Amino acid sequence: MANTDAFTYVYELLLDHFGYQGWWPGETPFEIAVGAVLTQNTNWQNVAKAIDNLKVMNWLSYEALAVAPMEELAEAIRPSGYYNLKARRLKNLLAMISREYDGELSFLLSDKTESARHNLLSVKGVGPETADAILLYAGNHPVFVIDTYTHRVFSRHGLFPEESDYHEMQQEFIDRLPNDHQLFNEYHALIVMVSKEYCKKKNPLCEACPLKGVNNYPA
DNA sequence: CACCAGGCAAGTA
DNA sequence: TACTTGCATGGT
Repeated sequence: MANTDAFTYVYELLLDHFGYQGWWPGETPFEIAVGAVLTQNTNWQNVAKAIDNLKVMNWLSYEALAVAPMEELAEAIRPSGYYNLKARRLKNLLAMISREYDGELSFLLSDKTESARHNLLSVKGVGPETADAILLYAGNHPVFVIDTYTHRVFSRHGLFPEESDYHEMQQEFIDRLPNDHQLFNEYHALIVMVSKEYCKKKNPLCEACPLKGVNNYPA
């Protein structure tokens, strides 16, 4: 392990501790993209209820969601919170896919990463984290998803300056890790796990944290 | 009861 | 540029 970067070492520690997470396996890309919008600042349990409602309505396809009435869509996704806002955001996303990709999500996801990301960010309601989550989890693009958890865990362990912004943190992961979408996929999920279990905002359990003392790596 | 969750945009100074 | 606020349900 002598030649291993600290970021790779952190990944191995987390994988050893939590095991493989395998986020979003077996779902359609469309469902993943919808989930990425619905999960904004919201617990995944609430999102799962909203997704279930969309499945019952048979709205989890571009064609179906595009013609779903805004008010009924909002009602269906109500458990995910911000439901009026998120209904509009989903429609905004569909409008971009219609305009730029002939209504085919697969065309967006097979576009060059930079172009697809640019178009995603042009949607009102899709910011950097949502765009990157869609690219990574729906499209298997090798982009690293940053969130408030990533910032909290890595700054607390002295691996990022506190004032680092989204792009700076993302660039650091890209520079220091192999360019592998499966690694980025699993790594982000593991960061969410350690944050929820050991690195909470109010009540951190630092003594039991699998990353305790990792800032001294390689020592 | 308070606080938080797999953010983002718009408004203010 | 750098804060602040609105959006909202559901679990702990």
